Amino acid sequence: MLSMGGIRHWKKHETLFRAGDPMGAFFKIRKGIVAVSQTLDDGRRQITALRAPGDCVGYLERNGGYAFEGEALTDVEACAFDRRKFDAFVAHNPELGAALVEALSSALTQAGTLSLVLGQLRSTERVAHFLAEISALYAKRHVCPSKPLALHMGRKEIADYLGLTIETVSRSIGKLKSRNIIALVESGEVVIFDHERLRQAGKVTG
Amino acid sequence: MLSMGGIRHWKKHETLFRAGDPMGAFFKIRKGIVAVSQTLDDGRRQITALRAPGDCVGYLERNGGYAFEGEALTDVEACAFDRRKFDAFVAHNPELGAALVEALSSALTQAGTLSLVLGQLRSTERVAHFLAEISALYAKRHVCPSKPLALHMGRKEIADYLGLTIETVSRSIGKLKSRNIIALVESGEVVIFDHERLRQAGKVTG
DNA sequence: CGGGCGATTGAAAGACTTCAATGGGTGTGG
DNA sequence: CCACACCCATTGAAGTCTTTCAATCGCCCG
Repeated sequence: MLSMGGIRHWKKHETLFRAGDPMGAFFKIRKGIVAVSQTLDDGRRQITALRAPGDCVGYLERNGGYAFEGEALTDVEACAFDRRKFDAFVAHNPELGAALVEALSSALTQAGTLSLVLGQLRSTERVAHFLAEISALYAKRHVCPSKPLALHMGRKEIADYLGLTIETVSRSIGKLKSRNIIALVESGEVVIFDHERLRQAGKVTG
Repeated sequence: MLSMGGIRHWKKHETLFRAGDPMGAFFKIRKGIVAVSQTLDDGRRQITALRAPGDCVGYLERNGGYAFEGEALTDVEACAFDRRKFDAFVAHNPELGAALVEALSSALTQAGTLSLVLGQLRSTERVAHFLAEISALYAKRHVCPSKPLALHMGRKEIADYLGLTIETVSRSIGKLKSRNIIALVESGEVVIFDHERLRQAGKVTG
């Protein structure tokens, strides 16, 4: 359908694009998880979104460069599109434009929810929200439908997403564990005993 | 140009649309400031965006209803567009679709920045960021180009935007004042002495 | 002048972070 | 095969920041 896309691969922890770099291609993810983030001079980092297969990353522009950074949380396979050619192509394909609007709208709604999480929830609520969100995301996108949920993220990455420290994330997980909502199995996998209570604890809105 | 839009007016603190209400029209602001927000059962509220003349609000949908709430922070004049008719119209006007994509992209970039503010900045940094942002926004949109900057927001609204309490906002403003970066004049107006230091303090990225 | 609302300030409590130490798992080399 | 180093997660204790609770102040308005 779109001849302008070339498939590319990245290993875990590799960078798809860096904030500020001149805008070239954007990417539609086929396999794996990508973290979109922004980092301050002093090293503080905020992951602003998690993207899964079917999502696009690297589309947002600021001063002619990428507005954010994209990092592979797992091995990633994605289709690269030249931004300029794509824009021209969209101009002649209203339905593609509609899909783009739809994707951006969805992303913006998610971003609003993340603001609510970061601005209003306490640490354990944030972690519960995160687990419920990840669970729903992986289920919807058929990412590794393993019963023990594989997070594909270390504590530092969870912390950078939730605006907490690794220690606080660890303690919050402990609290959810002691409330018998979840359990940990080896190597960063989680079992969710009670999805309903997890959503409640994370203040997840319909 | 667009015959489907009708002009409407709201007074300060009135609601343009409520989260969950069945999606009807969305609004293009002509005058005034609108806060887009989300509220939890227990009353905690997060303002996820501030919108000024030229911006659209009430576009995002969730389960057939508005995804967020829109509240007038000042008296507001806006043009209402029926969402369904608009969508149909866009399908035949690629340039309008492009403008929509542009608006959504800009909003998404702003949302990412808000996440950074909420997740990583300390209280005084957040308040500094807010003041710098408001100053730039009002300047760009020619909202009341008064030299003492009129915030058009009470402490509670600032607090709900920054994920803080009114007391912390007040104390943070005090700190910026004592550092001679800003000064307060009567009735909620602010004078910015040093824009550069304010942006630094707020970790505002180009 | 009194009432009411929003903003400020103070003091104490609470939440999260920071610093430090421990534990567990993995991988490599002897 | 075991020892050891390394990385990540967990746990503890102290410190910092923000919130909470309470009181005061200032301003606008009746």
